[in-house]
Formats: sequence, structure tokens, C-alpha cells
Amino acid sequence: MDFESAGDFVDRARAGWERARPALDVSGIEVMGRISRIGALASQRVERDLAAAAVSRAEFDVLCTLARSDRPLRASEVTAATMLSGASTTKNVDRLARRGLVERLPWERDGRVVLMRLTPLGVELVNREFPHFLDRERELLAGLDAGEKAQLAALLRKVSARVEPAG
Amino acid sequence: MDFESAGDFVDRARAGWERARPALDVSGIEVMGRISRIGALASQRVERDLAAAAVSRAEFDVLCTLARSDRPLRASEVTAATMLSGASTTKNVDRLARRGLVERLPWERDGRVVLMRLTPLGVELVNREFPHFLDRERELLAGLDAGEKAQLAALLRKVSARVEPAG
DNA sequence: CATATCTATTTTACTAGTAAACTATTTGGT
DNA sequence: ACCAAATAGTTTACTAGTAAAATAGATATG
Repeated sequence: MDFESAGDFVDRARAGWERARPALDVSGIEVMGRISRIGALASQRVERDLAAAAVSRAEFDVLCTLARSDRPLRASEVTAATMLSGASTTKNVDRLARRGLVERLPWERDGRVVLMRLTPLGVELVNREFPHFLDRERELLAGLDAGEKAQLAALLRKVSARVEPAG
Repeated sequence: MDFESAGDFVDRARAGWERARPALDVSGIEVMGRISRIGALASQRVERDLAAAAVSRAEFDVLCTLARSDRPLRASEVTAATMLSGASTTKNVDRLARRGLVERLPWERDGRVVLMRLTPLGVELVNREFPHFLDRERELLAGLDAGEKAQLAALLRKVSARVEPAG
């Protein structure tokens, strides 16, 4: 097998390390290096797709989090789902609320809490854009057959279980 | 199998979508959703580890890119490896050069090009920190045996081949 | 051999994200 | 009931990243 032609970014990085630091076992980057790289590339593509709807990736994450919930969510629940800081949630929701895509509600049981939910306009945006998002994700995985996708998902779930803060 | 207890973040997201939008096939998120989530969590951990050396993740990426190369690299080559913009490379290298970890060289064959390489101090930092980085990556994958890691790496390489811009 | 065009990097002006301080509210101890 | 401590969210002050303009050098064409 021709090394250069078969190699992706991580194969090249690994070859570099093995030449530069032969004593180190760098095999660990085979998995995490690819996860970082694929994640970053996928994120860029999705961001470009979403430009049409004039929402950022982070804003879309907020919208999707609310869209798949069967009840209004607290700001802190949205923060946990999006992996951004609480301050970012405030900013993103401010912007989305100004555009009429999301609304804030008080919670009668605790005045500190702010509940958030999609407006009809927000629901409409998600109904329009989320299918395109799914198409893009399917396209990124088009090199794998159904069995490989299932295997990959199962292995990643196993990693996820260990990496998730509360898991 | 108890659904709630087995689920990671993506299992919960998928269950939400299946309740909220039963008509959509959201199985695509099983892979890309986990890649994004694991990537973001891993990135946070690594960033925290690197705080000890007072370098950011992005700066460490620059240092590692130079460390594994057998020749000085152009600014544009560093940019391609780090997945950030050219403007970011300038900023990161400015900071690293100010700290004496990296140096810029002119290239006699083309005056527009800037070559970059580690200083001895930069080499030292990578020699000290890169092993910790590898330890962290190994720890994140501790839930998998060697065969599973190899399988996961192979499947990710297949995705990578399709997603890489020039692949 | 000009000079227009292209290319590599840096600079500028701006946006997004964050940690820490702040505000408002609740809770628990007495 | 009162007040200290804890909690939820927002604001502030700052940093990192970017797109587009600017700079400087190379290349090609008449």
C-alpha cells in the first residue's frame, strides 16, 4: 500500500512525529486527532450552509435544543446542551429573541429562573433548516455503509460514556 | 435495556427529535453528533492541561506542527495544519515569537514567504508538554481495548478521506 | 523592460466567547 | 421572621478569531 496516497491529515502528522520523536508512542492521535479534525471541518461546512438562514452554528444549536424539547428549557439547560458558557447563552438568546425566533418566560416557582422556548417563527426556521443539516451530515458519512456507520456510532458512544462530565 | 441509563448526550438528543419530529430520520446524528461533542469536550480538557504551560490549544497546535516537521514551514503551511485563518497564524506566531518559542526566517528564494521554526526553548516546551497531551488522549480512550481503538481509527480514516478538502 | 496581475503575509476593524463581578431571588439555620 | 449563604442569570471587560483591506514581492505579457 502506497503510504503517501492513502494518508489523511493524521497519517501525515503521525509519520512526522515518528520521524521527529521516534521514542514516543503517538498512536493515540489516530483516534482523537481525527475526531478533532473531522469535527472542525464538519463544523465549517455546517456554518456555511447555515449562512443562508442568517444564523450561526451556535444559534442553530440553541434553536435545535429548544426544538427537540417537549417543554420550555431553563437557560442553564440550554447552556449544558450547547457546551458554551452561560454568558454565551445570554448573548445568543438575546439575538434570537430580537429576531423573534425565541422567547423568554418567567417561571412562577422560582423568580431567578428564565425559561426559553421557540416562537412559531423559530419552529418554522428549524423545520426548514434542520433537514438540510441532516443531509449535510449524511453526505459527510457517505463513504461508509450502514453497518460501518452503526459500528462507528457504537464505538463513539463508548468513548462518549467515559468523556461526558456526568457519565 | 434501560434506555435512560444507557444514553449519552446524543442518545438523549435523538430521543428528543424522535418524539418532536417523528417523520424525520435523525439517525445521522449518531456519528457526527458524537464527533462534535467528544471533540469539544476533549478540547476543553486539553486546554485546561495546557494552562500549566501558559499556552493555548491553538498555540500548542502551532508548536506541535513545527515540532514534527523536518524543515521550517511557511506561514501558509502552518495555517493549513491548524485549521485556523491566516490572520490567526500571524497572531499566534507573534505571541509565540515574543516568548522566544518560535522564530521567523526570510526565504531567499521568495521574499513574500515567511518561514517558521521552533527555537530551542520551543523544542523544550514541546518535549515537556506533548507527552502529557498524549497521556490525556490515551485516558480519554481508556474505555476501549486495542482492537476497538484500531477499528475506530480505521473507520474515522475513511470518513476523513471524504471530508478532507483535498481528499 | 514596464507594468498589470497574481500571491503570501500582515494589519485593521469587527464579532463571538469567556471569566469574573453583579443583581435578583431562594433557601436554610437560628 | 430574619439574615447569611447559595443559586440563576446577566453584565462587563477582555481575549481570540475572522474577513477584507493593505503591503510587499514575484511573474507574465505585450
